Amino acid sequence: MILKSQVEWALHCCAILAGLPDGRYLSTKALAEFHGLPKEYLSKALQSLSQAGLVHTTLGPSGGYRLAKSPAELSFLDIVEAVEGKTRTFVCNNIRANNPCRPQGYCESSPCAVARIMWEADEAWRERLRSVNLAQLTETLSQEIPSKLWKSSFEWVLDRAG
Amino acid sequence: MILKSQVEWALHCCAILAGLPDGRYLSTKALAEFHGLPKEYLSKALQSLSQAGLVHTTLGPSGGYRLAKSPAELSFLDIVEAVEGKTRTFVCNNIRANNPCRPQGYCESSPCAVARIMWEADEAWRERLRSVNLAQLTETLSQEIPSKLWKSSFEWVLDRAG
DNA sequence: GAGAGACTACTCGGATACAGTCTGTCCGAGTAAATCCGG
DNA sequence: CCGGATTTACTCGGACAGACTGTATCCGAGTAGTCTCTC
Repeated sequence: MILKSQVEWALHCCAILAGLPDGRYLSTKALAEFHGLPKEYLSKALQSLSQAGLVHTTLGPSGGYRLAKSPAELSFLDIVEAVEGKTRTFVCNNIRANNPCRPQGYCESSPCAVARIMWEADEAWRERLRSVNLAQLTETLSQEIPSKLWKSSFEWVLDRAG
Repeated sequence: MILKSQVEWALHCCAILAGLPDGRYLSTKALAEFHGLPKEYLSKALQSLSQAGLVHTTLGPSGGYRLAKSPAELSFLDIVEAVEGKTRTFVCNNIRANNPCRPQGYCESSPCAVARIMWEADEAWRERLRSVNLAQLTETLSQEIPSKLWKSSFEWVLDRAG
């Protein structure tokens, strides 16, 4: 059970978009070039973000993507779920129902205890992802990345933002 | 990102094995029949448990599986990791290294901030799974399952335990 | 009746097959800005 | 110089292919009980 690489891509792209000035858009091409990723396939991840309403898009030249909300309003969970889907990581097939000792027509009252525990763990994972937003990520990155690299990257992006 | 169904199977099988008297073994055939699962494929999940050292096995007739430790010493995480592997759910491909502004030979000091956050969430998930053991599951099940069904299932299993 | 050998039922591991998902590429349709052209 | 038509650059979506993983089945090797046969 490993998350798609698209999740990683989407997170990094959102981190870049979070630093974009208001009203500017950044194209798939620029994002792909910046991260060294295949443009065509990266666009799939960005489409997922678009369909989830996390980013806004414009067509035509100087078109591209920008965040649909402020960075503080976008959590890691939003992005992960946009790409990976909202379905729980554990699906219960209710195999207890196959118990040969089970009386005919017996109907379970509550969900399987095994599934409940797995779902609680799933929720703990999601809760952790919900607790981190893009503004916090940007804050952390700005502290970690050498200011020289930080600035030149910003300018690189700005040069290509329509 | 969805866990394999083998995880579900392994958990339910361990729950059954947890109720087995000391020194008795239960075969793959019995476990598969009890849960309505394909015997051959279920054996793959049980093999994973065996390789991880969670269960003990005997060959020959009246052979099969039993837990290698007491139910209280076996956590959900042990079982999930035995089947699903111990690798983290998020893998960092360090795409930040492709940044075109990055100076030649620049070497990152710490792991990517994005990856750190994803790994923390992964750890929260694992921690939750680590906090539940088989004894607790058995306790919950014994309360939820009608005592009639509970007893007849126990006898069904005992009939087939070598 | 006792011991050795054959038999049986089971686990284990490898080989194989199929389906579904992930990764990646390609192309056409639609859109908006930029450019070009005629007046 | 101005307005409309064309071109261009981009997003979007679908179609498609290859690799990998998950699901499932089958079979041979090895093991431990059980049975049988011989002395």
